[in-house]
Amino acid sequence: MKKGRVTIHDIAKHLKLDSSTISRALNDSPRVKEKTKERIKQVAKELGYKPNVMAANLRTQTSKTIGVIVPWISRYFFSSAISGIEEVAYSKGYNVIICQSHDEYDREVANAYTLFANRVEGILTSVAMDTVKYEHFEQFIEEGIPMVFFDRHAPEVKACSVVIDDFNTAYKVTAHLIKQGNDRIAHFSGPGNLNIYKDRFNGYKKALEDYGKVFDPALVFESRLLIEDGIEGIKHLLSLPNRPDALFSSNDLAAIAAMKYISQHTEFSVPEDISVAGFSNSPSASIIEPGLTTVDQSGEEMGKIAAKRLIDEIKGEIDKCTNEIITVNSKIIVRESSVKKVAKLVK
Amino acid sequence: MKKGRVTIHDIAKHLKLDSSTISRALNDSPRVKEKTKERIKQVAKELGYKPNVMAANLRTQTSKTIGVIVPWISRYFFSSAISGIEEVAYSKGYNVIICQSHDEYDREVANAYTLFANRVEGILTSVAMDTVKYEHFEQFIEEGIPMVFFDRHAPEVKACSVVIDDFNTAYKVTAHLIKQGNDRIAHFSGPGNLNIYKDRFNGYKKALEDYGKVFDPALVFESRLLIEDGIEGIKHLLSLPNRPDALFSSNDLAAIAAMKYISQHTEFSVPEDISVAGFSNSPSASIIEPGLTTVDQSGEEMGKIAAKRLIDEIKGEIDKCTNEIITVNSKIIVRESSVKKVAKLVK
DNA sequence: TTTAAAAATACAATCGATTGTATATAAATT
DNA sequence: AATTTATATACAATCGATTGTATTTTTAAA
Repeated sequence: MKKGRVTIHDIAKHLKLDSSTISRALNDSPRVKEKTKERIKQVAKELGYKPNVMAANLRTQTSKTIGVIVPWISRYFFSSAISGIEEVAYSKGYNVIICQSHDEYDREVANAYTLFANRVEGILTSVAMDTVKYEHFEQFIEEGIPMVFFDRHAPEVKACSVVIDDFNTAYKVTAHLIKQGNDRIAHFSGPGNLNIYKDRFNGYKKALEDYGKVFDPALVFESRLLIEDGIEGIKHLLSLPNRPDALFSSNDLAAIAAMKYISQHTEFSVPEDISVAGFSNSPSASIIEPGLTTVDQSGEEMGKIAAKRLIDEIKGEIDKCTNEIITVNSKIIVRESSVKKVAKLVK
Repeated sequence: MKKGRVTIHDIAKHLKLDSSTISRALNDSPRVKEKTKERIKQVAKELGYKPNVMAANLRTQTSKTIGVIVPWISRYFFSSAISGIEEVAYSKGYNVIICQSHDEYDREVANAYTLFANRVEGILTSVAMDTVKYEHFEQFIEEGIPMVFFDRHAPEVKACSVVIDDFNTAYKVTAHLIKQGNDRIAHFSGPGNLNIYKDRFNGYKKALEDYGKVFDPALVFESRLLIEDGIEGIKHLLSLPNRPDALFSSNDLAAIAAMKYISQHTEFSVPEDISVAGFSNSPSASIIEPGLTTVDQSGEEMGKIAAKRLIDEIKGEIDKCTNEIITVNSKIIVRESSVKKVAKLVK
């Protein structure tokens, strides 16, 4: 920072007033005469005064900053969530500090430390795939700093979560695949320590049971759901003696990777030989041919809701919640990747 | 912020030492005995001391924070640039505050104000489409706060820019389209106040001239390059009495929208009837069928380079540059959307 | 005009660290 | 033991704002 930046003291000296009066004037306190206020604001403008929020924050014991930790900023779901968060935060006068964990536990811990040192007033997080311990989050709870999880939540931590109904949504997607006449539905699952993947898996399994299909563990492929995982997963599944006729992937990335692999390296076609459904409605889902059936999970909306909730908690307008789960609507978007020819439909 | 948070004074009281000693011990100053340091660090840990960087920053007149303003966080190019920025910044101990301008001038001004008030030590920006005045940036330059533009730069401002060679890259893309046998190449251009679009347009025009093709202004469609612009643009171009046989779009978004429109609402096919090329290599470019020929412009790399540069300027290791332009390599990625059947190729 | 009440402004402490200077303690030198 | 020198720690100001209390000025009431 450059020295010589103008402060309220400079304005005070200039007008032979006290800095406290300047401060009050600039904050429109009724304790300063209207006329004086005008003079002060005038001089402030002339001198090019810009408030130093750090100083104010130190004094008022606030930071007007919320911290966000996401696995990857450049994943569409997260960047749109951040967009929503930023939107709400700025409209309420909060800054946003963003960190990415790269889905690694160690980085998440370091991020949490940084945010704490910066005295963020609240934290929004979608936890890393690697995370199985949660002490780095506990410190916020202990200090009374509100936390809100979104999407990937950690029920062990006493904070509320904004999620979609993963279980039921997965159930519906699976049911849809079954209704299209599929019998052997495979599933790409994510790391089991993350609830959303567990829930999606359970919804998938329940649907199979309810519709009288056999659940075959061999058809479940667990991975980190990256592109290479999608490729490896579909390769594996297609090499099975009794290959699946449908695939429900826990994210779009892996689903699309699988579809690309199928069309480029096999003779099968989607959806005729293998129906595919993903999760998240990433932009690519509508671009790939055939269009990918998926679940619309608005990152922007979830981000907004989570940020609103967090700020309410910060302001004390809502009690800090303990394990409450806020469910955001999600809906299945059916595209061509899962719609078999009418003839094959189950009546 | 909660009261009762432990400070160096609490540690001092606890050990009957002065807070200055605590401060020095925690910063590993040689002025404190090794043994005392150990005791202090021990007690700090026991009491759960966490430094308050705001207080430290106020005293040291730094903020260890850099500000970023991008049009849209959720655009892949920008989110990956942010990812690169964040990467470099954190490794050098800087926090990143992110704002989005939504491509609106007013928001960009408000963002700049916020960042200034937060005493960021430097600014990274890709300017909004609407921006034609630059005073809100000048304030940083005047105060000696380094700025670095990336991608969308403002040459009027005395700061350096990290860009790709838009002119030459556009030239090469156009040349590629010409070599594929196209005669009438249309162009989707962005707002003329943004240099990158001007440069791309000029590169396109120059290539036409060099290869002896007529430049027809009717084939240039200027817009904000959103999805709806892509649709409107291609509709317009195809309705022309003498329709184009190729399209070079200044971004992928509009190019893909056009391709989708062509395949869904016309009888033309890409690339046979109309070759298409985009710009930026967004993830969707590799997913759409046929694959979109485009320019790989690594957001992550540009972000990293810009952040590195900015931090060097902050540290005074490099002079604040005035209008220097750092060109990052970019390369054309040729996919099927621009490759006509061999028979049509120009020899 | 005097006095009480209200309004406007000044004083001074504070937030939590950092840092130059001063002092106390320990070690080294004669 | 006395004195110098080095080491360790304490004191106090500071960063730029905010805010409770005190004081001054103005206005209204008696």
